[in-house]
Amino acid sequence: MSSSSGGTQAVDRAAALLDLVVRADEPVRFTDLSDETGLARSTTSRLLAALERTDLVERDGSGGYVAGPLFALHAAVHDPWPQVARVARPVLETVAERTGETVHLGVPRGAGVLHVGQVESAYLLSARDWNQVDVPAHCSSLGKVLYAYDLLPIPSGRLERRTDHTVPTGDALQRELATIRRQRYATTIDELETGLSAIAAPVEGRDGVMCAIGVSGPTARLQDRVADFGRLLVQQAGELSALLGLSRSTQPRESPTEEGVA
Amino acid sequence: MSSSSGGTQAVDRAAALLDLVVRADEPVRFTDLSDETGLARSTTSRLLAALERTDLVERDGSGGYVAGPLFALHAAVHDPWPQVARVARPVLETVAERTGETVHLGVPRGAGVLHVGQVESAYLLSARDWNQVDVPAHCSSLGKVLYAYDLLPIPSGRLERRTDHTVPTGDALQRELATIRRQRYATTIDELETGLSAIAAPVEGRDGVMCAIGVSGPTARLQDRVADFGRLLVQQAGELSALLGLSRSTQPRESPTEEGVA
DNA sequence: CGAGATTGTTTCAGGGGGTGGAACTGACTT
DNA sequence: AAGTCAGTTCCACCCCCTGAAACAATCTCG
Repeated sequence: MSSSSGGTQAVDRAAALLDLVVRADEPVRFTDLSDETGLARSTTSRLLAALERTDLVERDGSGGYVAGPLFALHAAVHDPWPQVARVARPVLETVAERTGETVHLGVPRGAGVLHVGQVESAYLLSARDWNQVDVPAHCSSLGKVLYAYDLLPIPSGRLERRTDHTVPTGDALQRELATIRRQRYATTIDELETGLSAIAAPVEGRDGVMCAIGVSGPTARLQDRVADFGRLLVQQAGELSALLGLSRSTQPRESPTEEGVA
Repeated sequence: MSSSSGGTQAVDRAAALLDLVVRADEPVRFTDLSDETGLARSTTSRLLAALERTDLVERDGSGGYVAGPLFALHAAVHDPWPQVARVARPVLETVAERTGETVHLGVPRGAGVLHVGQVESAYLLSARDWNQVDVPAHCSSLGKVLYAYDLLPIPSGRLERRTDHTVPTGDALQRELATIRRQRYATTIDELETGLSAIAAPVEGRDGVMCAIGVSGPTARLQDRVADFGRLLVQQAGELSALLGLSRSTQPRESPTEEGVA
């Protein structure tokens, strides 16, 4: 294992240090790095100096190591959502594999839902590619989740009526959101289009819920498995949340009441 | 220089490769990397393999190298604006140095302007810390820039009147935006508070204008230097745009790099 | 305050790991 | 089919990395 590298010991070790620093959500102390990697302190010092010289890591005021300018540049230049989608891909694929249905990753944009990631269903009859389609958020399970966690402005008054089952008003939507928050997943059954259903669950980042994952497909296949798929989505969303929240140390964090920097 | 490293040749070389890959805005081919760094092809191959194994780089469909999962994770987990602010810091400091006034980096959020970066004025009398203050965008030079480049929804009808000079209506604002787009900078003179002025210019990312930088201070100091500071801001915003747009391949960028305004 | 523990950096000799020329593979061109 | 180019693997040589130890700079307590 540790030997199968093949002629790049120093680079591998430096990469291990860098990995620890970037994955941590708070500055990492020299000794922790030295201990975790098992490297001699002198080696650790030399490698970290090299990483700092090349802008891959940086030291904060108190001497801890954090991701360096090169990471800041990358993050500044690239839209975050495609990056989230890349991180989420394995989770979406797991859900697709276990449900057989089309899986989506939805994020808030303006007053609607933007689909930034998708894995196709194996079935012939399945939800189409939603990436280009403009779907009212109140007819979408992803949209309902985003509403429920204050990521979209909740509309009032009468809502666009797509089918007989569409949530009719802002008030009715409000009432449903309480249920969604309680069971941690949202559903839309024949609400967007007759015969089309979807289920979705919230994904947390370090500042609370940030996006949602969900499945969609024919009501005929989904209606008897809502609770099943709901549980699966909640669990997989948790996996993804763990990745995106990084090591939240020890914070269960129940309430999403997070107030922006303002 | 190239020799002053001190015992980390392999890591330095790998970092150089990584730097090239991350700074490029399109996949980089093996040969380009080998040529640019001057490394032997065998060495390049070995180092890139190590970087790929450690998730620092990744190969796209056609074999080109791009920033790897570790960068995606970082970008997915961190708010992009603080990262932009980090990248912009040197530019803000240059502006502060040459004008002596307080410098800001403003971004759109919802219907208003969020200040994500700031460098304090050297003067005793200067604009206060705006980070916590809620300023109407139509009274803010940063806000006007964001309006001018479609980053904020333009209001209609009568606008909140802070002073006698405040832009009174949405229509009046619309007319001013044309001027702003033409001269590439916006001003507010006594429009937010009597005696307070500001000047701002747009910053481009890879997808067009994304934020704005500007200075603010007493009208007494600024009023005679509006054009001067405007030019300085346009030029410095250009520098920042170059950083954030990354290598727009081959852009000679006419203005001969450094143009002192002071 | 000063002795001692702790944390991080620098030094240096020895040897293990990296280097690059060359051979090799595979894909594309003529 | 032969030739060219792109990229990987091999391997002997030797240079660069390693880690113990000395050193420097802070903390910590008696």
